[in-house]
Formats: sequence, structure tokens, C-alpha cells
Amino acid sequence: MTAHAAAVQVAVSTVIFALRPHEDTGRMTVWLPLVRRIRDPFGGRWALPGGPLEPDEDLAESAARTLAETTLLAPQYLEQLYAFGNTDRSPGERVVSIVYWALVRSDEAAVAVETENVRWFEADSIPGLAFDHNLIVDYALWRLRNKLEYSHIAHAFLGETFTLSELREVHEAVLQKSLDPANFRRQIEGSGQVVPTGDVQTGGRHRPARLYRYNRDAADGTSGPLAWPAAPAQGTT
Amino acid sequence: MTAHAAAVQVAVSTVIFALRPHEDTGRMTVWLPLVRRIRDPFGGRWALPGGPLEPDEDLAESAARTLAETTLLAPQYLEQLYAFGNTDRSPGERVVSIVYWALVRSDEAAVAVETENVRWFEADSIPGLAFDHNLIVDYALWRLRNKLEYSHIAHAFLGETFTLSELREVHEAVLQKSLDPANFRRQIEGSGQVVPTGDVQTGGRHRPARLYRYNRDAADGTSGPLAWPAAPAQGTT
DNA sequence: TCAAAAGTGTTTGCTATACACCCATGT
DNA sequence: ACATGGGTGTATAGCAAACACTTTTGA
Repeated sequence: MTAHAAAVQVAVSTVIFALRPHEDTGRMTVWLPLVRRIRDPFGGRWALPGGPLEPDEDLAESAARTLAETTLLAPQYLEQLYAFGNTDRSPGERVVSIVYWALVRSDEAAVAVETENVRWFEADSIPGLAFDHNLIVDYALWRLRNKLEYSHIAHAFLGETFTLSELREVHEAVLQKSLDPANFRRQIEGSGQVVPTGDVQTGGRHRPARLYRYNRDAADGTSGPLAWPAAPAQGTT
Repeated sequence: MTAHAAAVQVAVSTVIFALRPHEDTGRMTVWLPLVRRIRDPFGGRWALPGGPLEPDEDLAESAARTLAETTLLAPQYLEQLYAFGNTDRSPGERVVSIVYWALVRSDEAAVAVETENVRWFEADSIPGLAFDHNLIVDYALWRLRNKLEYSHIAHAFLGETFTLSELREVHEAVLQKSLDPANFRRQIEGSGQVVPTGDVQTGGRHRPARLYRYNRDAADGTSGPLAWPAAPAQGTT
């Protein structure tokens, strides 16, 4: 162990979002999984899933790996959030954390395992976390809500096909406000981000709803030159 | 030197923007300083200013330090851009680069030193750079142009007070298109991001222009929970 | 008095919002 | 039949773009 070895460590953490019904009201809300730390600093506290960056894996790969290890799921959307590296953020060591945020399908997350050391929390009822992770979660939530309004990420919570009501429910859950169904329909259909499949979904005690599919070819231009083609476990691949 | 010492290194680089007249046309355009690498990999190539993260300095501090070392200037605006950490981005070593982007006052940058190993380039005429730095510059330019349209950063290129023509010239230089003076005035004045000082600027062979000052209290809400109060060398402090 | 930029007024068109209304299904 | 959400039509307000016009200076 040389003097250099005590220098800067690199870790990758991920804020993982899914939608679940609120425990009391039953309304859909944003949830995220946390893991319990098993050693100091902050032993016993809840923290974001993550770990040291392996020398042979890319940053997004590392984020997707811890996501899979924590939730047994694959991300439908994955994007870098921010690099946190203040000198005082981890007592006794210098850690730079590259933080990603991810969206997973809510139907898959609904059956996800919970263990003694992994638990899902409602985004607005997060306990006191280790390190600066409360700030990180706040920032990730802000980015999610912000980006939902000018980008095309809502479908990542849903399956291959979906009705506009389901898509609207996603928006309402994330933004925490109800939206006019008529205007929402025009907005989404006009944006070209979804395409009707031709099928409908029957079963409700009302008129059947048209099914839509996400339009991968729609230009969104929300990530600029970093929109790599078909990068592994990256964005909307 | 243990096996661990060969692991992941952390560097901080900065894309520094200023406005200067185009060499041929004389119109204001975006420029940035690059430094010549003195050793391999990519020895002799131009690259972004930066260096290894010191264990006792915050990320933004490191960015501001290399900025000052390169240009002898202080940033008027400084924001984290992205963390680049692909395994293959630096031959023979594993480097994660936290990249910042900065705006400096154009009048200060106009007299900045150029040496054998530091030169300013026009943003649209960048040579082949070391590492993935061309991609980084492209992304920084995209962010600059994007953020200029929904945020209040243009004043960072100017001094304490400025006329709306000067502010419009900044927008036109960055966005590379001419803007209607009348509509620009209404847009800026209506946003509350600037306040008239009461003074005017005489000297042109035309009606004197009112002088404005940036309004620090105006809410912009473009950085969410990360808008720390009075962070050193951070953002619009 | 004239050129040039500062600054004001007005029209037009697009888009978001609100909400009235009709449609198609299960019970 | 009727309740329930799916889906369409339409009026209105606000805002951005285009552009005509007036103001104030230096030469």
C-alpha cells in the first residue's frame, strides 16, 4: 500500500425509479429501492445501491450491474445524473461518486424482491440516508420531473404497448397533479413520440382504448452529441 | 506500486468559453483555449486544460484552478458538464474525467496570453484533439447553446453593466443567428433577469442605450436542488 | 438634416387550457 | 338502461414572431 493508494476512489451509484400504488391512498407514486449499509461509515443506514467502479467496466455498465444486483431488473432507461466529489462527503476517505438514474418497468418492480437489506421507499418519504444521498435523491427526482415534461421517457415505466390513459397515469404520478385527458392526448399524439399499433385494449367496463407503441425514430434531441447509437444499457436503446 | 495503484484515476478538465471576433468576418463567435500535450498518450496534440484531481480539493475547485492556470482568469460561470469514463478512452490507463464548462468575460479573454502551449481556437474550427475531447467540446457547445435559450447565463460573457444590444450580440454569437431587437428586448425585460441601472451609455452615433445589471435574485430554477448558496467558484455566485 | 441604432406599438398565428359533448363497452 | 372512461370539437387566453413606426443621438 503506497501513499498514492490512499488517494481518490471512484464509485458508481444509481437512483432507481419505479411506480407503485401509495400504501394508503392507492394512487400511483414514485418509489425507489435502497440498500442497508453493513459497515462504517454510516453502518446500518439506508443508502443508494452502488459500489466501487471496476477497472474493466464502463460507467453505465457499472450502474446497470448494481441495478440488476439490487432489483434483478434491467433498466428501461439509464442516464448519468451527476458526479459528486466534495472532499467532505465521506468521512475519512475521498470518494467521487458518479451517479446514474434509471427507470424500470413498474409491473416488473411490483413483484421485485425485498430482503432484510433491500427495501423500496416512497420517494416523498425517504429516511435520513448515508453520505449526501438525500441531496442526490432530491436532485434525481427533480431531474425526473423536469425531464418528463420536455422529453419522451414516460414510456420507460410501461411495457411494449400501452394506452394513453396508462401513459397519462405515469405523468400524473410523477408530476403529482391530474392532467386533462383530452389535452394530454393531443399533446402526445402531436409530438410523434408514440404510434398507434392498431389494436385496442378491451376488458374495462367502457369503450376500448387504442394501444400505442413508443416511436424509436422520433427525434427528441434531449441529449445532444452524447446520444450514442445503440450503446449498451444506455438511454432508450 | 501495488496492483491497486494501477486502478482508476480521476482527472478534472474544463471547457472554457469566451467570445471573440471571427478572424475573417469580424463577427463575434465562440472561442475556447486548448493546451498542447507534452507527453504520451497523444503527445503534441491539443487537449482540454485539466489535470489529476488533488485529494484536498473539490471538483469545482479543481476546474477553477486549471482555468486560472491556463487563462489567468476567474470564471463568471462554472457548471459540471459530464463524467467521461469509458474503459477505452485513454490508451494504457483508466481515467475518469469529470468535465466542467465555464464562461469567462470576453473583454478579459481578449487580452489573455497565448504561449507556445496554450492557444485559443474558434469553436467551429477545432483540430483533432487528444482522447475523446472532440466529443466533449461538441457536447459542451451543445449545452451552452441549449442552456442559453432557457436560462440566464449570457451576462457571464459581459461586465457588471451592459446594454441590451450587447446582450443580444452575445445571444447572436452563441446561437449563430440574428435576433429581432424589439422582441429580444421584451423577452429579456419580461423575464426579470435584468434590471435597469438608470444610467445610459452614450458615445455611439445614435440614441444612447439604457444600461442594465444582472438580477441575482431572479429565480431561474435551472439547477434544482444543486443550486447551493454561495458555493465557491460555483455557478452565478 | 441624415444615418443609425434605441425603443414602442400592433397584427398575426400558434399553442396550451378549459370544458362541453359524443362514443363504445361491460354489467 | 346506465355508468365509465375513451375520444372529438371548440372557444379563449397568452405568448412569440414579424414588422411598421417613432425617438434620440453624433456627425
